[in-house]
Amino acid sequence: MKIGYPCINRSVGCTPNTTFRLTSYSPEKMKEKVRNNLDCLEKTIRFNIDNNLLFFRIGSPLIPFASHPVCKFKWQEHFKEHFCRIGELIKNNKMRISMHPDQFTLINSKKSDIFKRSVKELVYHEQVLNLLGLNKTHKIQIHVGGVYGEKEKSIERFIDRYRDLPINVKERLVIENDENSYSLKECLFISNKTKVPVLLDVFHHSLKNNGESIAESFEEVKKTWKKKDGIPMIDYSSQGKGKRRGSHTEKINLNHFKNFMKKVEKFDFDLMFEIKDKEKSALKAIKFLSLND
DNA sequence: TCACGTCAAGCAGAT
DNA sequence: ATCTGCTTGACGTGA
Repeated sequence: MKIGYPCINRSVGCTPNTTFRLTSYSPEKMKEKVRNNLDCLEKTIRFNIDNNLLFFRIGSPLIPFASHPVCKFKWQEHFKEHFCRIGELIKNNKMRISMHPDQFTLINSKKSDIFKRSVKELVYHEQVLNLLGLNKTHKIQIHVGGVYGEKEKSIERFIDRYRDLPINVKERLVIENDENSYSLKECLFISNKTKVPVLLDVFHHSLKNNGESIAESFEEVKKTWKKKDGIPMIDYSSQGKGKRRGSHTEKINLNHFKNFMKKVEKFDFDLMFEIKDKEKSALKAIKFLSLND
């Protein structure tokens, strides 16, 4: 099992997500920001390796406006070596990477131009993983999308659209249950039709489910990850104390985590801590697990 | 140097 | 009708 956290490390003193306003776009600015982001990504990856944090999510702003028409800069060519170097670090240390395009990426949108932009965005994410030289166990996770007041039709549209995606995207794509639209059960239905692996978000699942236990859910999800996909990726968080229902906790709740681990100890999976203090909670989890071997 | 309004993109649920 | 959350941050103008 690999433990990790998403997008940002709060200890390394830099961010791999610097960006700029569309109005101030220039190829020079683009180059400057991408270089900064890649430098910081490398620093973050090194921190992760040193601390045995072997699962990491690369944030979408790594290449700002990568899928936007304004971007004519050939970042793929220009930073080829840099990607290569970071990729070697990742591979040599057997790290695993995920990416999570943001909420605007909608495969099942009713509007075809939103779908087209979404494909571009997915292609961008796929290019990053490809330039790093990573195999197909490194994934891109998205939610199913909108409901538009007609869930069955929206699911059918997802399935149809999925079938037409570029093969490179398809090989990387996994779908994740969310807390208000598409539950695990619906993701599994879609997976059954398309063979897309399902990434279980245990916090979302606790908020929207069909009565399945965590162990039952793991059992079902496991079947959707084939050998080429690697072991299942799981997103973990818990309810923030005194905060709105569905709001992520600031720091790991070790009691909740202990309880969770007890229920899934017989499964093999990689675990992403979607917790606000990022690497701190992931490190606490690693410490906790090593003490309880 | 800092505060704070705003930032490419969409949807759902809460207020 | 408008705001907030989503992986939530970071930019950049004005003081």
